[in-house]
Amino acid sequence: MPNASPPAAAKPLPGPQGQEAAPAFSPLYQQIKALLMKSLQAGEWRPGEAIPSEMDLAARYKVSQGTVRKAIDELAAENLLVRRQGKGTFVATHAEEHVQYRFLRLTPDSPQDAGPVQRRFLECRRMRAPADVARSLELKAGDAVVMIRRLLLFAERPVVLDEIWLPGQLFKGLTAERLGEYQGPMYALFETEYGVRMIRAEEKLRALAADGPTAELLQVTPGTALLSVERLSRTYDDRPVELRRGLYHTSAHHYRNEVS
Amino acid sequence: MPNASPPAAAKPLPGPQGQEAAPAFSPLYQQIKALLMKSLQAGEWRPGEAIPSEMDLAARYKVSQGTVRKAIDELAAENLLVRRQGKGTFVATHAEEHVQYRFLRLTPDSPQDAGPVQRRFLECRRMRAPADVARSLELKAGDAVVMIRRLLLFAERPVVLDEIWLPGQLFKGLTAERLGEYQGPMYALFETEYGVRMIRAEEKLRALAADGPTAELLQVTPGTALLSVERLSRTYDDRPVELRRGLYHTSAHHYRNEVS
DNA sequence: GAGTGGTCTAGACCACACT
DNA sequence: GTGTGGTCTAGACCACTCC
Repeated sequence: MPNASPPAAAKPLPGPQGQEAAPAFSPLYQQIKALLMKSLQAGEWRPGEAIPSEMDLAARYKVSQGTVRKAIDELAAENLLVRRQGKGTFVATHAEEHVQYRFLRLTPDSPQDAGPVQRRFLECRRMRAPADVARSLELKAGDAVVMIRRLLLFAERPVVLDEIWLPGQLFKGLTAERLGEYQGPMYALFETEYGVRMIRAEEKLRALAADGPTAELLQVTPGTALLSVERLSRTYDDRPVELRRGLYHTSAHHYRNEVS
Repeated sequence: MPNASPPAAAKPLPGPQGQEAAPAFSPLYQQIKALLMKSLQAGEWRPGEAIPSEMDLAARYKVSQGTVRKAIDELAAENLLVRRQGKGTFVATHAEEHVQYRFLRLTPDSPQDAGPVQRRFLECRRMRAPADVARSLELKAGDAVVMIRRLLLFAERPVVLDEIWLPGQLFKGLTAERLGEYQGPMYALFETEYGVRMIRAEEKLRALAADGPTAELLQVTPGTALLSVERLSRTYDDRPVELRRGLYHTSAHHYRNEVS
């Protein structure tokens, strides 16, 4: 459907000159991308669902299909959307087979050692945020948080000890029981039950020596070198929503990474 | 230089039906991308130089500018090319300020501790490849390799001990002296002096305890937990061209990573 | 066959860099 | 101003999926 002045309406400050040094020019497709992101954040389309077709979106925003396409391309590149030729474009979800362990980069040294991962929850309780946790999660010191401790076992052997901190505000009814019942990745639980979707994360890795209690849980001798992985996960709007501190026993597994 | 029948010749089996179940369809822009990659590999344009403009390339390959653009877009996304609006598209190089330490992901815990990195070469000699090194570099056991040992210092303190293995075939005149003379990143030296360009790398991270000699070099007590980073770097055609084993002292620095 | 994403084209205009 | 990459459009056709 043609329209009177589509580029004009959307265009960024073409008339009066910017009052600042930075004219803040933004391409149309970036504006469309921002609108799509807002809809995602608002839950207009839920994880796993299809978003409207490119043609529909083009009509809705009064731009050409190519412009919508470029916006979607970027969102797909950021893993927020998934395109499927012939079917549609879908909101990415953590509840899918082939993306199950997108965030867990630990791999067995010998591929044939790959096996199902077992989880064992050690603790789950609500408490006031310690100062460092509050700072990372951008909460006020003393705000409510949920703390979870968990063991990951590969081939019956404990390999990862995780300590997970979540803003209490966002995870009201989260209990050890609900964690235990749920099958599938934790991030899928967060997304379906609490509407909190982890989008991206920053990790800080270092090596440190196992202390006594940790050594016992991971079945290593105290002082064993462990890989420490501190992850801060964020949602759509870049708010931090999870702090995860993991200790990995890397005698038969390693953390894989690609750099380019 | 134009050629007789590029699109026709390049087009994917439009006439006769494929004889197999998989028709091996390949979009035009992927074929253009492959041609560009071949030119890069052949050194038709050297690192830092501009490649022909999109219009020129479109004329050369007898396709539209948009098709060339999409091919270049992908190469730019893979960090093989760098686009600069108003100037042209350039072959990526390791010899640039803002990409200096693209492959070194170690960061000081406190940003204000950021400072110049010093290098100290401990050893550089040619030898026969040990079995494990040969396997990683896809050489025959006993082939010539260059082995380099090097210390990296942040703020005068040793933080990284690297052991670097290179195929002797590719690095004929490489000596400790030339390494010491050269200013700038090692990968820039490799690319300008030996025509070997590292494109991407896989890393395996783990934690382990410092042995005696290592501890002395890194000025830690033996047994200190160190971050082990084993990196295998590859060139354009995915051939491995460097094996690097690093030990990082992570008491005041960490390895940063983003996951999405 | 209808609908979806994927490719390709051609042309217009904009933003940026150099000269 | 000229040339480069960057954006936007409109239309045609292809490949894939489902009915």
